[in-house]
Amino acid sequence: MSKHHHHHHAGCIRPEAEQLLAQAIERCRSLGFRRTKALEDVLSILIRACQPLTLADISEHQDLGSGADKATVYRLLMKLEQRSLIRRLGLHDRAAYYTMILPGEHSDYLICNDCGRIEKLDIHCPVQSLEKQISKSSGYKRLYHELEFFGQCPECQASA
Amino acid sequence: MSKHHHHHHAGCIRPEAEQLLAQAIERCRSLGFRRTKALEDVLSILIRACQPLTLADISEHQDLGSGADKATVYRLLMKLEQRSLIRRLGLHDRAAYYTMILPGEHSDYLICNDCGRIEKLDIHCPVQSLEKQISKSSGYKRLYHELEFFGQCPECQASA
DNA sequence: ATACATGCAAACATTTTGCTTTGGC
DNA sequence: GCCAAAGCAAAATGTTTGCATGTAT
Repeated sequence: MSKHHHHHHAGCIRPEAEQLLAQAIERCRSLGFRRTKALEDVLSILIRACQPLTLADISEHQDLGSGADKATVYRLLMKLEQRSLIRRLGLHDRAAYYTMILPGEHSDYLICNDCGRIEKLDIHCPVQSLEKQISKSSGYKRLYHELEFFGQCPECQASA
Repeated sequence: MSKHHHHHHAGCIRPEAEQLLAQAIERCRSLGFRRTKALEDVLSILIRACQPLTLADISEHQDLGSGADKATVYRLLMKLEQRSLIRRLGLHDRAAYYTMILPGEHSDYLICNDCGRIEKLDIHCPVQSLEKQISKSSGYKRLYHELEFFGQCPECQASA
C-alpha cells in the first residue's frame, strides 16, 4: 500500500488562470464544443492544477461544481485530447494522467516509486532538439515526448 | 480500433541470449527464487524479446512451454521488478509493459499514437547525465528515467 | 427543432488477491 | 517435510460504451 497515493497539493498559483481558461473555452468553442458547465469546470481544474490529474482526480474534484458524472468527464477528456488541448500521460499508476497543453510550457516529471508523488521538474529539457532529428529520420509526424525520472524520494528513504 | 495493436515481431537476434538467460537464472537463484519452468520461460521470453511486453503478451506467448497461469506470470513479474531484474514501463496502452534490465543497455522508445507500434530508438540519450544532477538536487535515490517519443508513424499517416 | 452533451448503469480489460494444491529444496 | 510457487477462480480497479433524457444552439 505504499504506492499510488494521490498528493493533492492545492493548485499552484497561476495568476493568468482566468485568462488561460477564457482562451481554452474560446478554443473549444471554435472547435465546435458546446459551452457547458462540465466543460468549463474540467478546463478550469486542469488549468489550475499544476500537476497531471487522473480521471478520478477530476471527477471527484471539489471544484467540479456541476458534479458532472465520471463518464461525462471521461468523454470530455477524450475529446480534449483528440483536439490536442490536453495530453494523456502514462505515469505508471494504473490510471492515466491528464495535463493541459499550454503554449511554451513543457514539463518533465520526477516520480517516487514508493509513494507515487509526482514533482514537476524545473530543468532545461535537453531532448527538445532531438525531436526534429528523430522526426526526420523516422518519418513520424506530430512528434512530442515524455521524459520521466523515477526513484525513491527522501521521505520514503527515511521510512524504508 | 486504431490503437493497441500488438506487433509481435519475431524476437530480434540476440546471439548472447543463452548466456544472458543463464546469468539471469543464476541471479534469481542467488536471490532465493526456486528454479521453476515458469521462471525460466518468462526470463527467456523477456530476454529474447527486443521490445517491452505486456503481461498478456507473455502469458500467451508460444514460448511459454509450461503454459503458466497468468497469475503466476504476474507474480513473477512483480518479484522480478522488485529485485530490479526487469522494469515496468508505462507506454500509454492500458496495460503495463515489462522489459529486461540488461547491463549497459538503456532504451528509449518511439511510439505511434495511432497503431500503437513501439520502436526502440537507437539514439545517444542525452538525459543520462542529467540523472546525477537531478538526484543531487532532489535527494531522490536509485534514479532512472524513461524517455518516449510519440507521434504518427508513416503508415498511419498514409491511411489517415 | 435538432443535434450534441449528460447521467446512470452495465460491459470490458487488466490487475490483484485468496485459497488450495503442487513441487523444489 | 516445509515453504515457495503454481493453478484456478473471484474480486478489485479503472476504462469504455449503450441508451434514454436533458439542453445548448
